[in-house]
Amino acid sequence: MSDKVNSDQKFEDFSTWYDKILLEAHIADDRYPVKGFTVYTGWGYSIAKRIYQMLENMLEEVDHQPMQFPVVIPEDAFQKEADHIEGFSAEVFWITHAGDNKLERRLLLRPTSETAIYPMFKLWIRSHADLPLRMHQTCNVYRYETKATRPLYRGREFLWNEGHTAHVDFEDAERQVQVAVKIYRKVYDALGLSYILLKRPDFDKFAGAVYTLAFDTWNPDGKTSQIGTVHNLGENFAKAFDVTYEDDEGSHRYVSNTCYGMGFGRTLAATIAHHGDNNGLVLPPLVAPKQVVIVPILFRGREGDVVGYSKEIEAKLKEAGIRTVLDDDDRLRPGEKYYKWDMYGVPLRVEVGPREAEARTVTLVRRDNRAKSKASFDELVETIQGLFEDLFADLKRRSRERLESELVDAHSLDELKSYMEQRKIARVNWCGEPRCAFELKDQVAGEVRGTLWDGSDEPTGPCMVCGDEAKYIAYVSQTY
RNA sequence: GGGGUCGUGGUCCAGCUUGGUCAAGAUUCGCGCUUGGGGUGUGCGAGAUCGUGGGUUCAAAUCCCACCGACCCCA
Repeated sequence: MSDKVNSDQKFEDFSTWYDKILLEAHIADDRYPVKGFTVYTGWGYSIAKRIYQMLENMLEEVDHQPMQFPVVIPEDAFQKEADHIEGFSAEVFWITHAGDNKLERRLLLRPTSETAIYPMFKLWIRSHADLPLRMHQTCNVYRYETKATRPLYRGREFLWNEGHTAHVDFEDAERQVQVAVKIYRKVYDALGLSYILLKRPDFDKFAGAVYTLAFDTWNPDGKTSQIGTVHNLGENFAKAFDVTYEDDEGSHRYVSNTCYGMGFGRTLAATIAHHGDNNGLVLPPLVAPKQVVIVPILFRGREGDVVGYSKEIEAKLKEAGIRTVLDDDDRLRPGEKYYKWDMYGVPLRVEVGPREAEARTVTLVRRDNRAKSKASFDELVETIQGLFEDLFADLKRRSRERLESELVDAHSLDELKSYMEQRKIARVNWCGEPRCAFELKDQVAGEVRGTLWDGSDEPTGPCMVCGDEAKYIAYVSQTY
């Protein structure tokens, strides 16, 4: 079976390709008249919704309560944790007026919800029996980005899910970090997305965290994109918000917190960017709003047979729980429908013409490589499910191969500079000192994104910048 | 943060240098006929005060300024 996937346009001119897909596949419309604010349109939001529902279900399976916190945070709550203020204050949207009146207490639109949530955690948590406390919410957050905004990649409003937990001690919070990482992996894996899981350098961690883990993924234009983060906050916020509990010996202790966020815009963008090709989207069956499109091939005089048989197929597939659309619009020719549903990324096409109607078979065409096969009516469901699996495995494999081809080892600053110009993701020996990371950023068009979280990397020489002993392999790339 | 390119029907785009029936074409949309296994052909019709606001001029899509927005490169 051919593995020819025609996706050169996406690699040669990503911007043009991407803008076109967003509009034509009804993913998002960026023409909303405020910079950095994007409308999710029908097909795109349907996909995003499937992604966040998958995450929500997984979180709730491991005892996260769904909640919805208010979008506004009072200034005094926001200002309790010093590092947090420093990290976010430059990009906060303020509400200063209501009607004609100036507010005595300014409110801000959440850039993230820690400072909205902890005052409530303080009320809810009394004893160790109240712990661990785990909640999550899917919501929009607001950050006045100063860098160039880009639909789904960087908006001033963006849709995400954030999880927040409180624990009796740091060790229990550590266990929660593991749980969160595992769930996030499951979501990205289910989308066929390859990624690297990095521990961010201290200078780039979440404002107020003890440490930050980040899922970075590749993009056709060579920039890496952060699609999710997991933070261990230790007692930093508990101290700032005075969130304490009484332990089983009667003494009062601070809780330890974790939080994690997955941006759905970027996750959707990665799904589009990893799998899409010159004809449009290619969706993993799991999140495709429609998994199969049936295209009847109508010839004058034979419509009856073909339409009737198509409806039988539609009923059978729907019965089997396969999301199916029968495109029996007689104003469009089959070829036009192929292009249309290709753009939408529907994983499988079922072609039904007079030949198939007569023989009670179908012709199946995979979206990703256009491979054709036949199946009889009776074995239809099993065949389709098998093709879903094959297609998904191939999407996943191609995404991984691309990531691997992006990864290179750089042994000198000159070599690194050259790799950054080629938009690669480079591994370099690093002593761990921030000043070397900053120096590196000054020298080349890329920055240190972190070190592999699972610690499987071993330095292979001295620090690329200062020449001292290296403690880590750092990953360096251009970023979104 | 610095530099650059750009903004014309829903979409893509010509026109701008050399202001003056030029708002052209394609696509899309509506109606009809035709066609029908990868964008069929055709007829008629619809759709743009040329991003917004000022300025120059007898006259501005075209020249000038500001703002809004998009994209690219660099830090």
